[in-house]
Amino acid sequence: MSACDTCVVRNRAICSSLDSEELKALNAIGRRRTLEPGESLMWEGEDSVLVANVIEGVLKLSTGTEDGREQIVGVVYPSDFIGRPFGSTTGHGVTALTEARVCVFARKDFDAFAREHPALEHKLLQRTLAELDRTRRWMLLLGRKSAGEKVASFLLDMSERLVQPDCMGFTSDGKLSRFSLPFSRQQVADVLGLTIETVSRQFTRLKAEGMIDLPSRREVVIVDREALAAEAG
Amino acid sequence: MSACDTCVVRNRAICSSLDSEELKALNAIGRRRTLEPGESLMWEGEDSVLVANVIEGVLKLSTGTEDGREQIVGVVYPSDFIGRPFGSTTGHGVTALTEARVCVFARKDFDAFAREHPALEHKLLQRTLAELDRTRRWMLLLGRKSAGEKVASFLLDMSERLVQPDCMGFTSDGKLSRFSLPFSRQQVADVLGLTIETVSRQFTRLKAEGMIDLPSRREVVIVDREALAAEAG
DNA sequence: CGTGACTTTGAGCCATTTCAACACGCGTGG
DNA sequence: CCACGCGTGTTGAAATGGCTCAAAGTCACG
Repeated sequence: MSACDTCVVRNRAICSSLDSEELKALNAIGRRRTLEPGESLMWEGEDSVLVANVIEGVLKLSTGTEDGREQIVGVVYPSDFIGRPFGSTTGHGVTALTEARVCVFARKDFDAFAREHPALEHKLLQRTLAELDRTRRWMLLLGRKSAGEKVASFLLDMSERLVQPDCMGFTSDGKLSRFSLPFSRQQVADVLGLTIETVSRQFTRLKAEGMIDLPSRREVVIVDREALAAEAG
Repeated sequence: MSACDTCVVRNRAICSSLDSEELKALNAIGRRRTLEPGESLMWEGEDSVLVANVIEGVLKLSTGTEDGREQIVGVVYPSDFIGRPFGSTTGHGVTALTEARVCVFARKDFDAFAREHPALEHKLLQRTLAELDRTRRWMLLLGRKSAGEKVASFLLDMSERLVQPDCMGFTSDGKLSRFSLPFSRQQVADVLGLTIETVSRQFTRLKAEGMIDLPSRREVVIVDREALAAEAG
């Protein structure tokens, strides 16, 4: 019995395209790994040596300028795929935000396996297309939205993406009304292209205006989703 | 003899994965179309009914907010692929910036054809991964760069991407030192997340500082590439 | 409890936007 | 052939949103 058989993301990750025989072969070239919060799996500009599936946890994808400014260019959740198959270099760093478990493959092994399994490549293509759509939508936020709109949009996005497949406490349409942010204020700023101070001020303003509540530093309660959506522009 | 046999992007577009028999089949489900500058091929939010290959010309991909702010989320050139295969809706509008020729397919037909031709899907995956990398790099610009850095980065990007496979007048490393922008000032602003006035001021500043020259509204000459690269941050 | 990292709050400043006027180029028609 | 008008781009002055710098507050952890 391979590790895949008990994998919690087995039916959602790209692996779901494989039958048990193929899964066994994939399992043979991969290995599990856990990451502590803040630990990186790959670095920007590095040779693309690894790819992986996220089993558990939240990770950020980030790039930066030489003088230290950082931009988070993506956030990945369980069942998401990370790394750059069929390419020579990694365009962004990958760092765990929470404790995380991933299923890692040497890129070369994965590439070879994928080329022999069109159904796997098809899943990967679907995922990549969806991620590209999502990324492009985020560009509208970065380029054209005000700080208030950015923060409101961010909170709504989080309330949709932090839903665990098996978790309680979300509204009928699958959106959380209360959640714990996997980001520090600085990281929120790095997602939104703002400074930490501006993010903090917007949080307190949204709270003061009754749209959200902030029981603790990382906890967020969406009190008035409609108003927050209006604020998001 | 099918239209594909004389296609100028035949060897660079995703079609290059097909043999002549397959190409004939693909040709049977596609048709050519020309677009005037400003003409749209698809609209944001619309059902995904078409996909296409760009044969000639430059097109923009753009999204906007309800209140009319616009963000250009991508620019496509000859041999690039457009549209959203395997998905129900189009996330962004596609509009010709120059006169353009495209090779259009009904999405359903294309999807079916692609699923039967793994080599084609593989090419599409490679392209999509590369586009995602590029898009993520652009997020750093949108989120973290100043107006001066944005404009300088933009000009350098243009000097690399406007190179025609068969054109003269580029430096040894395949970068143009003189080119004609396919964008109006407003469109440059929409790519960079700035206002038209800020773009104009940065253009004149870069010219005043001797990094570029502007022989006419659309023409750009890169005089000091090194200084421009430093300016790009 | 004390220490250090993270967050909030405040005050002033500056880059970019906003609003407004003007310039340029180009096609049209008198 | 020139005057006119219109779309596009430039320039200026003022307003402002978000940033910078600085200080105080909060929380987790020893």
